[in-house]
Amino acid sequence: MDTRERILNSAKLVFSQRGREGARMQEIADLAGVNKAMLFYYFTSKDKLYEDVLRNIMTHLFMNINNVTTSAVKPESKIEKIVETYVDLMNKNPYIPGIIIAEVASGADTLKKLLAELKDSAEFTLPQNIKQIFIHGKQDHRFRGIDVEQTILSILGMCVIYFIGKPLVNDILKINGEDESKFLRRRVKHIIDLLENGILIRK
Amino acid sequence: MDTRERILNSAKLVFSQRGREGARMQEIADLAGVNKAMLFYYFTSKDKLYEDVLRNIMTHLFMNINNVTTSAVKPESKIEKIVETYVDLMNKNPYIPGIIIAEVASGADTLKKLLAELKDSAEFTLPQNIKQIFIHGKQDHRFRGIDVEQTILSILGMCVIYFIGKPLVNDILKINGEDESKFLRRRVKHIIDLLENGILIRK
DNA sequence: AAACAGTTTAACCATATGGTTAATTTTATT
DNA sequence: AATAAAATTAACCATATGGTTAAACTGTTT
Repeated sequence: MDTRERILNSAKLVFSQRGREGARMQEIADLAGVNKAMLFYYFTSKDKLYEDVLRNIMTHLFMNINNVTTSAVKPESKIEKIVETYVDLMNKNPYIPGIIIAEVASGADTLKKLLAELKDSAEFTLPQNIKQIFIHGKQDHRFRGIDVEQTILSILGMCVIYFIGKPLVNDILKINGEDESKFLRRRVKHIIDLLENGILIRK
Repeated sequence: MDTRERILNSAKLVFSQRGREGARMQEIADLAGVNKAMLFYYFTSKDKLYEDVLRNIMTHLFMNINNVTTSAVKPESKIEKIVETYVDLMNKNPYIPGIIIAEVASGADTLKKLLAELKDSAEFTLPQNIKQIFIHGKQDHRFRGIDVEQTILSILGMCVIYFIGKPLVNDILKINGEDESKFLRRRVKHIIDLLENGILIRK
């Protein structure tokens, strides 16, 4: 792996654990096994590095979920697939929630800037695509007359909460490494169950 | 209001917006309208101040929600009341989610320490109390055979997600000050609806 | 092999920040 | 009023940290 990429990966981790300000350039450099000056050589400043990390994450995130929404199956399955993909993505990239959450907590200025950039690009149809799933589901009389935006927010909340609270949840529920994948499978199943029995019309 | 209290309140705000490390003692002092040395006079160090802020928040939080769980009504109403109380609490104390989330994202060490303290105290029956609501609901054949822990996690996620994502959600959904309370009422209604039509046995 | 651009390093630098202190003002006590 | 204790202030201090720089190293082109 080349230097630039190693820095970016280390930065993801350190930013997610220490926060934007708590992160130390030296720690990122050490983790990447690189001289500190290299961070500035490739990324100019801490702020720019942070911005690049965020851009990298968001692009990754959008790409993954958009794949799902464009596959042609019935709305329930799409929603199920979104939940699965989302949880799986967080699980495989544990730094994602930390960074995004810290960013949003501090006003999300950088993220807003980024989204404004992406808005014009072709990829950025994600929110609309997800909305469409629900609208179609309602038209086809598969979903109840639920509030689409609220429901999306709820799904997001249910998917994300474990990863946000991970250290604490694991501490309280006593989940150790080996059990985690099992726990996550149970979590996905539960979210889908709770969700569907809430939004599906029963005949 | 006395100096100590003013510092604590300012600290809540600044910690929530800037994060534990991003927060500057000078900014807290300025916001409180107090000489910086007073922070050290009353709280010894930044770490101790942070710990006190966290303790203050957690106690506040537990007290409020425990009140609900001990009132004697049917389980559905209790859950409804918890959602309402929770959302209301976050709304009235907007610094709460920010601090807790940043704390948990960074490993939650301080919070774990605090919870261990509280564990021995009389107040700390909250998780058990909430669990009991669901267990009773299931025994009374009002609730389906849902996974209690997963459901609690889901409720938490749905309640908290708006406040976590607030700057972004407001930006995307274009909610301005006046509409917020209306939005939150809709949010509470939606959470309860989604939840109950998921967990209630239909006859 | 000389020249050149790209990459990496160690040693620095300026500054912001958590924290201290000694002196001063305010409040409570007798 | 005198005295002691608590509260407050301005001026400092030590250090950590983001950022710079000049020199050295590496690989490629001619």
